[in-house]
Amino acid sequence: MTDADADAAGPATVRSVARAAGVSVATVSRVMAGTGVVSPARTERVLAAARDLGYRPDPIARSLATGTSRRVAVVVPNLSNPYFYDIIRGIGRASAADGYTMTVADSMEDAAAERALATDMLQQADALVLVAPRSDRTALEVLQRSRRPVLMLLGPRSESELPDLSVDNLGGMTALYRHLADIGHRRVVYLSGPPGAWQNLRRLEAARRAEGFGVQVTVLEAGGTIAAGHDAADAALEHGPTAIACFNDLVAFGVLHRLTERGLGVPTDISLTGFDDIDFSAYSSPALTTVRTPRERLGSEGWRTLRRMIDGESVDPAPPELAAELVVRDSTGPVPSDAVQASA
Amino acid sequence: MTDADADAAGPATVRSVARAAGVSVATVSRVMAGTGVVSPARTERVLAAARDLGYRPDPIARSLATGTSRRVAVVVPNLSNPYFYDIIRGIGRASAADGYTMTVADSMEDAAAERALATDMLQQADALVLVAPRSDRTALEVLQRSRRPVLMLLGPRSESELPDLSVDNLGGMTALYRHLADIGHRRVVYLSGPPGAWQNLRRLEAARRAEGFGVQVTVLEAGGTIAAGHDAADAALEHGPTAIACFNDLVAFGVLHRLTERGLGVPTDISLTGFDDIDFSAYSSPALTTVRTPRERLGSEGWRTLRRMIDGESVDPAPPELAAELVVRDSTGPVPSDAVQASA
DNA sequence: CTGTTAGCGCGTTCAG
DNA sequence: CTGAACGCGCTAACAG
Repeated sequence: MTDADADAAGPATVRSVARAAGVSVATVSRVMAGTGVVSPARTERVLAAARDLGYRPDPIARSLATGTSRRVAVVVPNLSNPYFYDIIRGIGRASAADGYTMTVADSMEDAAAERALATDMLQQADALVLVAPRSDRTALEVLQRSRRPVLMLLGPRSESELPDLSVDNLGGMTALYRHLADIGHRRVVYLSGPPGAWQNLRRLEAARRAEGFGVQVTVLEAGGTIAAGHDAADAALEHGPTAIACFNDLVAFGVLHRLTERGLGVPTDISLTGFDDIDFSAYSSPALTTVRTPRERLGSEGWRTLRRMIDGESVDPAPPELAAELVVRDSTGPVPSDAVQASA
Repeated sequence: MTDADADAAGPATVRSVARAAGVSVATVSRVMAGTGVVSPARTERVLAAARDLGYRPDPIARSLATGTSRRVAVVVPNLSNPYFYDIIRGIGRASAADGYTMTVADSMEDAAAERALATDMLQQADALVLVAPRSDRTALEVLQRSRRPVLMLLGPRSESELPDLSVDNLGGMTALYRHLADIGHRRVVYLSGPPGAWQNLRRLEAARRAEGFGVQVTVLEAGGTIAAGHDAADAALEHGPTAIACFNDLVAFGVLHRLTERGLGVPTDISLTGFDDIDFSAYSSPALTTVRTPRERLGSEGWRTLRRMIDGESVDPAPPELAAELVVRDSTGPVPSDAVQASA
């Protein structure tokens, strides 16, 4: 009768609950896990004892015993971009609804770190989501041989056998160029994304298409952050473009900042476009013309397919790309009549 | 001699490595964990075998054996606010440097969910960070009784015994009101934050101080998101303020949007302030006058004190608040001469 | 339906 | 220094 276990020596265990309820540990396990069948009477006794002792099954021990953790690991290249956060949120909420816990790690745009994190975390989770991987094909192939499900979001698609959910980068970027062409632009600079970003490849392809309808695209290296955009703006200007297209909205903000510093008006002197349509793009000055892609949905949909993989069902390794939608706002406008901004 | 374990039956274990190296499992454990002393020769043999077999100690099993997971859990109220993820990034990077893994969960502004998540995650981590808790005192006290270290960031401070690192909300908000007073404002509406946000309490206190220097502050409920700001703007206007002060930058963006919709100019018709100085606040139109607080540093500093708690050292439960700095940009200006915007 | 028992993979005494 | 043996807390056969 000595319920000394109550709060005396550490947390309650299956054993202490079993003793208190006068049943075996197996019965306690069965009741708590909802597995197997236990008589109503005993079920009640166990539940009562568990409640009294404040018992909660230890997930670690459970993991060791079952070999599953009900945890999903997520690796993102950059925790500073709201775009990725929306995706994470999507995964987090969808997986939480299924009783899964999410672990997030930031590879800081470093392919090597990404690879290390991926293997590390995969060891402690049932599955892994690689968001916008920066790793090359071979590194990705290693992951593919893991026993555990791995899903990529915004990855290389056909470049790998890993299931990869993505958005229509090519279509979105092409729409942007066409919009630019429609309002008279012929010379545009494209500020390309961080090294290793597979997204960038598809967006780059759009440049060739653009030439098809008369838009000359000069590609310059930039990156994926506000700072990168700010730093690349001057170089972009030297090519005398009438519009600057950016890898993403963050870069566009950086460019916008630099342009303003130099006293250039957008879109009066030069037009500017982003990509992603993060929340803030509607509030910048001017509001950004960009391409909207379903962020949170990418996460939740991703979780759903990952869930199927966990459950051993087969999934399409290259599901249809999610649609990208052109959003025209105020940062793009007709070409100014005196449009010859030669190198400063 | 049958090294069938190589890649045949699942991952290598201490046992398979021990066999391959011709030593006992204890020796393998000692070498891998870097604990105890093992002869150089054997150490080498073990390392070689481990490499050959691609052995990596199972963190789950290790956790069960040691009772520690080298994992830190983080609960935030809202994964949509860049402010919070800057903090998360700070925690993530600092803890990763110490070999810890971070698990993040979003309570979605729900105090009950927050409490559940906190206890859940604390069970699978060595320590917990509660960012901007929405729970009340009593719920917080429960957590305090946990055997594991719990740290609050932006919490109630003196209201609880839990260590709580915060920023100088009172000082920051007061500086904002004083700036407004300096440029002639006398009637301002304060759009207060989400229910349960302790931060809000201190910011509210500043209103009383503001009255000390002639600024009349009307408090209205809003929330912590862009949408909340957008929805509260009309009500705010009905009080005929010459300036609207917002709980945070997100709310300010929402208000800004609504103001623009109604054709009101900022700051020509009305002034607007935020709080937090998230990255985007410098890029809005107009750029936001706000208060900057050290976000990532809050996270990294928080991790450092949590780390001390994990190591059993004692920490100051109420460390000095981190400084908040007034950032005057373009959303605040002198009161227009015809400043009598009576209820629409 | 229920209890007993043998692991899950590792750390850790405790003798040698 | 090294190895054998036990235990972390739980689940999963396997008998009853």
